[in-house]
Amino acid sequence: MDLAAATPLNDAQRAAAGFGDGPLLVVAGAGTGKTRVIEERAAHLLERGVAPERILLMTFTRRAAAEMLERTARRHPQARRVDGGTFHHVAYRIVGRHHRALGLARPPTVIDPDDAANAIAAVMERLGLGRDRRRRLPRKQALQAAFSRATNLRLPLAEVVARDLPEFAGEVEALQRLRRAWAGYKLERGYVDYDDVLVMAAKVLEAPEARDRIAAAWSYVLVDEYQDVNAWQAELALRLSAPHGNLMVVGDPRQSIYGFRGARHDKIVAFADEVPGASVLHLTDNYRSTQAILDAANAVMGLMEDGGHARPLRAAARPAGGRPRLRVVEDERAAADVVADALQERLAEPGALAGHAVLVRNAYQSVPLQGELLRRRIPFAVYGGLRFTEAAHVKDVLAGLRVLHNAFDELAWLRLLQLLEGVGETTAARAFADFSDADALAATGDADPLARAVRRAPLMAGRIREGLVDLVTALRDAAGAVSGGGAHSVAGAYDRLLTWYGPVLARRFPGEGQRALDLAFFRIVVERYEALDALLADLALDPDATRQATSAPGAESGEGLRPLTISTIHSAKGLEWDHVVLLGVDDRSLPSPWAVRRALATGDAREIEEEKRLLYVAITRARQRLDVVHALYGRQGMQRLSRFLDDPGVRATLDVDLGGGRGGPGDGPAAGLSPDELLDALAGE
DNA sequence: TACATGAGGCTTTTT
DNA sequence: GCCTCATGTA
Repeated sequence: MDLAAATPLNDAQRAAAGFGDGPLLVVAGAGTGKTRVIEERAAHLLERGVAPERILLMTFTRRAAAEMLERTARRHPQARRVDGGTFHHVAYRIVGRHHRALGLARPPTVIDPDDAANAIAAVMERLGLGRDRRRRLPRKQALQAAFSRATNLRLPLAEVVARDLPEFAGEVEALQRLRRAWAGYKLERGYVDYDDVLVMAAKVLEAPEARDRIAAAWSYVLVDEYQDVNAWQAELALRLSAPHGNLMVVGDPRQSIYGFRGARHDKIVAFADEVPGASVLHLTDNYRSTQAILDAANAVMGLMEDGGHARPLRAAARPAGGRPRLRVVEDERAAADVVADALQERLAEPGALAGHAVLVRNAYQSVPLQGELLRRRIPFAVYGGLRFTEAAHVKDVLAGLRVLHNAFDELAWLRLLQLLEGVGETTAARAFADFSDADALAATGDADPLARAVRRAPLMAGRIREGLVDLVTALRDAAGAVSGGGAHSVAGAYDRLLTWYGPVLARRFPGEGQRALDLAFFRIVVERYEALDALLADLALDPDATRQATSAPGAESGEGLRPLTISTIHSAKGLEWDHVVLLGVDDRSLPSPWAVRRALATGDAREIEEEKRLLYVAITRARQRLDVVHALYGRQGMQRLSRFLDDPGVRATLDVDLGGGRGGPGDGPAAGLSPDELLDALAGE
């Protein structure tokens, strides 16, 4: 970012930023400053006197939107008031505000895929689909994923099942029934999952009059990362800009890496055809990386099916630089050591650590490195993979907060009740049915299920009474703290819930101290909120606000060092570092076995293409230096280097180091392997 | 009947 | 780590 800010705009960028009104597509390769073009465009509009609230900026992560606005605000303080956020946030705002048009009594509660899967399991049970031994249905997450895919791709469920769950093709009818019942379950209880948010927003915007009324709030719509929109998101952007046509979308089809969740990278290709009067601009000058890094990226681009037509990236600002280095080491431990050694050497330089990122295909591939960094007290922050708020213990406490927010939140209640000793699914369901029984509530005048639970708990059958009383007492106290209002009310409620949860935690996860520390850490997040609904909405729609930050900054070698970044390649999209290390680029990870299997089985190589793009994204994150560290042995034995890196054209852009240096401290069976053997391994024998 | 517990299987990527 | 399934227990 620093560099981009220092470089004057080139002609193409200036043309894009200052482009007149009307639909505009900017096709911008990696590192060509496309984000900067959007910032510039926003600044331009503000200079023309457009009110900031009338500009709508949509991206995929809130962090990206916030950073863009923050940088723009340095030139134009008003930029902070530009409206924007993720597609899901914008969609949820529309749904929340217009819930009555959808026949909903109140703004819905957002549930995450994990809750959605649990709800599906509950509905399955209710339909009697779970009990039948003869008919086996997919597991709940697989069901949730299939339903979600069908929605995002706008495909009939049968097609998704045929493709993703072929062994259940005979059960399509039951699955359709289940999907319908599940939709009913959500509507009844006022839940929406991530997909529903987009679908409902589209529904609200369907009628032209309503659409124009809602869209009138903005005069300009700016969209980043357009290559990753799915059909619903593209529609959202188009509908919100329909009245004025001032829609600017920016993206790079070669960085489309979210096909698995319905991204349609053909949408960006088709934009000019689908949107009447759209102009198209191309950016190819790269301001981020050295030419040596771009050579590798271009070589990977050459592997793509349409690679021949692509314009190669040119370094417009950096010197040639050194070639990316491919380093082969014995195993994952050795890889972790090599990376940690290199980082340790730079600890003394202020800020150097934060200029590094380690990128992986799968979140678990960074685990050995995390262990080594912890041991050496090198601070790091992890992005991607299991998010903090998805950990079981965090969800437990959050369930408590959710009940305070909405005492009718069945999923939250069930989760809490099942934490009690002697309470399983059945008892929990019965208890909630009792607490939330509408007739009983009306008869006794209890305001909500919590009030009724407080009265009922002491009367329950012996075995679970004690635990139940503890729980509802804690909830009641916490509810009292919240209703008291004030700066610390949410944190106060959280503390009360933690007091209750402590013993539960000890019983549920014996001997795991980290989880208690997590919850203490999480309080820092909670403290920032004065209102419970804001906290819960943020957590539901934007879990990355609380991504796990590990390796306590208090570690004494740390001294407030800004941490190294460890990230999945997906989560690294749009970001850049001086020095990037790619870990785990073996042929069983990139391309992923799923993509390979599908290509072999059906001849459909689209997912393989996406894996190439993923590697392209990873390489182009680096400004000055790129290292690839390949371990010869992984958890599944010997592993070849990724076929993409092994391609002669790509290999030629790399410096190959077969582990002549350190292989890892002391434990060097690497020394037992001859260079020839290593070569054979590299070439896949 | 409902819950607890342990073995075994599987695990991509994310809003 | 997480889910499912089978088996033992109140």
